[in-house]
Amino acid sequence: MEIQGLPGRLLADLGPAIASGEIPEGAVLRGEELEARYGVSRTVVREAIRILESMRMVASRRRVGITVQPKSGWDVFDPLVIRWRLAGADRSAQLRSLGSLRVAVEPAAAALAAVHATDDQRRELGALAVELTVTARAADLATFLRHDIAFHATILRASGNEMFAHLGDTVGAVLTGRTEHQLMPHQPEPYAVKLHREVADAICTGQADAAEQAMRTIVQGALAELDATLGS
Amino acid sequence: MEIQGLPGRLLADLGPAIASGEIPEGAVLRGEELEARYGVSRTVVREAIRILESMRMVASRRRVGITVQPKSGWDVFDPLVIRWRLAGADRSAQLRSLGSLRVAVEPAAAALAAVHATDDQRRELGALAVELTVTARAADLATFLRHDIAFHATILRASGNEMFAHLGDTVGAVLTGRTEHQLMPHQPEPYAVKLHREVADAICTGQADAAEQAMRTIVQGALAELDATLGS
DNA sequence: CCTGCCGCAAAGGTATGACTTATTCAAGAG
DNA sequence: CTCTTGAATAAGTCATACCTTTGCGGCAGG
Repeated sequence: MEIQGLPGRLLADLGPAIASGEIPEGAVLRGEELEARYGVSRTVVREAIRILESMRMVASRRRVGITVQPKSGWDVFDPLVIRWRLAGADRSAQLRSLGSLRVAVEPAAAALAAVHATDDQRRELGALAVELTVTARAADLATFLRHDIAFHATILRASGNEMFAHLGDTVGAVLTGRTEHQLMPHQPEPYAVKLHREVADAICTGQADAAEQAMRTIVQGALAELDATLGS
Repeated sequence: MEIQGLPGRLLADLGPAIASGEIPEGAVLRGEELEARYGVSRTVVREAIRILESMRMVASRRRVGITVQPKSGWDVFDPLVIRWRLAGADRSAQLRSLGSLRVAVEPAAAALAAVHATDDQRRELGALAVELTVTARAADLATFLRHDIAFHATILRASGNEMFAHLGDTVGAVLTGRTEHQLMPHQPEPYAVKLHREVADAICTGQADAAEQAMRTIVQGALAELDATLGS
C-alpha cells in the first residue's frame, strides 16, 4: 500500500508536514538541504519530490528551488493527500469536505447498488446489517466500526461504478477518524443502525429509491453531527 | 500543468499505453529496457516509474521488474489517469463513470452554490447563462462549449467545497470529449439551455432546491444521452 | 537617475559507474 | 520428495560529474 524505501520515508515526513501547514505555502526547500537533513542521496530526494510534484503539492524550478504550492492546487482526491490532511491540522476541514462528498455520492451509489449488486454482495450487506445491529447493542465500538466501513465500502463497490468504488477506502478513513477523535456517540444511535438495515433491505429487494433515501438520511445525519461537533 | 522534462515525456508515452491496455495488466517492464528504448538515463526512468507507482498503475519489485497493476487498483481520480483513459480505448467506460459521478455531485454542488456563492460568482453565472443561450441559437459550438465548461466549473467552485471545485477540470474534459467525438447534437437542445438558465436563476436567488433539481435534470439528461449514444 | 543588456552563479536536470540488497529460481543435500 | 543453500538478476542507493535554465546584479548607455 505504502510507497516503499527511502523515498517513502521522505514522503511520510514531508507530506504530513506540508499538509498540516507546518511547512507553509510558498516555503522553499533546496534539494541539497534535504539530502543533508535526511542523510540520503540526490536520487532519493528527487524521487520523493517528483511524487509530491505529481500531487501538485510542490513545484520545482531551476535556480529557485522546490516551492510549496497553494493548497487550492493540490490533488485533493489523492488518497495520500487525504490521509495526510486527516492526520494533521486540516482534519476538520477535510472531514467537512468529505462529509459533503459522501452526501452526494453515497445515496447515488446505494441506488445503483439496488440495481447492479450481485447476489453475493446483497447477502454480504444483509449479514453486515445484522452484525451492525448486534455490535451496536453490545456497544462494541471497534467491531461496529469495522463492519460499518465494510458496509459502506460494499455498497460503493456494488454500485458498479469504479470511481464510487474507489471512495470506499476514503470513507473508511473518515469513519475511523471520527471514531478515533470522539466525534461519535459512545454507543451508535439505534436510529442510525435501523437506517442501515433499511438500506440493506432496499438494496436486497432492488428498491433503488428507498435505498437512496435511507442512505441520504444516514450521510446527512453524519454531516449534521459533524458540523455540530466541530462547531460552525 | 504537465509534468516537465524527460520523465514527462516518458510518462506521456507510458501512461496512455497502459491506460489503453496496449501494455496489458501483468506485463513486466525492465528499467534497463526502458532506458534503451527511450535513450534516457536511469534517473529519468526511475522518476517516471515512481510517479506511475504513486498512481498505483505499476508496482516495482526487486528481481522481478516493473509490473503493470490491475486496473481496479489505479487511482481513478488522478487527473492524469482520467485524461489518459479518456484519450484511449477506455473512453466510453470512463465517460460512463464520470457521467454517474456528475449526476451525484453536480446537483449537490448547485444546491450548495445557491447558499454559498459570492456575488461575483452569481453575476458570472448569470452572464454565462446568457452567453449559452446566445451561442446555442447561433450554433457556435466551440464558444458554447467554452462557456458550458465555465458554467459548470463556476458552480462547482461556488459550492465552497474544495473537492467539488477540483472536479471542474474533469467535467471540462468530459464536455470537451463528448463534443469532440460527436456525442452531442450539432446544435445544443433548447431545453437543456433553458435548464441552465433555471440553474443560474435559482442560484442567484438562493433557491437551493430548485437549483439542485434543475441541475439534476441536466446531468441525468447528459448521462441518458451518453448511454443512448454508446449503446448498452 | 532610469533603462536595458549581459554575464555570472545558483539551483535543479541528466548521465554514469559502482556498489548494495532483496528475491527468485534452481541445484544439490538430506 | 522436501528443505536448504547459493548464485543470478533486477531494483535500490550513492557519489560524482556535467549540462541547462534562470534570477539577479553590475555595467553601460541613455
